[in-house]
Amino acid sequence: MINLRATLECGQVFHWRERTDGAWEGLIGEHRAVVRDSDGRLEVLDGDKDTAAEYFALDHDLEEIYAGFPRDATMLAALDFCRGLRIIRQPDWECLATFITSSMKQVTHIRQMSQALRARFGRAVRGTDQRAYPDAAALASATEADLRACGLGYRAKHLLATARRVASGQADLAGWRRLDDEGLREALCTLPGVGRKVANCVMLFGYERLAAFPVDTWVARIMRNHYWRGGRKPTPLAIERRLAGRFGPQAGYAQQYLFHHARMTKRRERP
DNA sequence: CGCCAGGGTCTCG
DNA sequence: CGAGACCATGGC
Repeated sequence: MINLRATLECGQVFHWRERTDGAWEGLIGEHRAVVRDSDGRLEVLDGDKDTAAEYFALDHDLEEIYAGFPRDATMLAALDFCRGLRIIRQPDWECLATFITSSMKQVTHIRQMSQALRARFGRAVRGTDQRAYPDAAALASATEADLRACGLGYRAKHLLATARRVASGQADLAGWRRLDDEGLREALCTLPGVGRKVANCVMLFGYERLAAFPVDTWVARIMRNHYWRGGRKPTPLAIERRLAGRFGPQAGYAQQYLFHHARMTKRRERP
């Protein structure tokens, strides 16, 4: 089972587009893919089926994951809204670079910056006008002005510095897969432009660390409105520890459902 | 026009 | 450790 729209529009990935016939066209790494949601089944219209099944994490047992969710009203409403949303397996560098550019940006802006970087620095892919996300070497050889021209603003410096570390091998993203969650977070946080929130996003979306719990402004608001009794406004770290502890080993899934539901139903409730 | 957006970094108590 | 200033950009 999969809810393809929710999966592709929930703010974990930014380069898929819906065609007029309802299918979704995008790239998995450097490979073109066209997929469709036919009654909750993933239908692969173009591209390798196994690659798509891996990317969309069809092996995640959603019912087991849902069974681990707390059964409060907020979580149940999010589950009802997002059922079938899957945390996908993104290429690590693509995920890291994208979320370095995400700070203080809306989802639509992240999509714009990502598209600009692909158009300017990405490799062409056969059979589509979409371009692959530029690898670390391609961005490492750019100038800060080049990146600013893609709308990155002050994030250009961070992305450039991190691209150089990855391209030089000083940061070994593939090797870091052997680290445990704490070690991986610590390693990611050594990179320019990566703090705890971005690190958690990269862990969740790029390293399949389903316990990672990113706390952004939306999640903080949900926390204040629904999960925090008394006291003063908690720090992001306090929120993460409280909710990640409550939601258990697959807290990242719960977080993404809460995030997407809140964002899609905004303006109904505010502090 | 003012506010806010999937924040990070640096400085100062 | 915790709070505040600063950083760019675009949509509403």
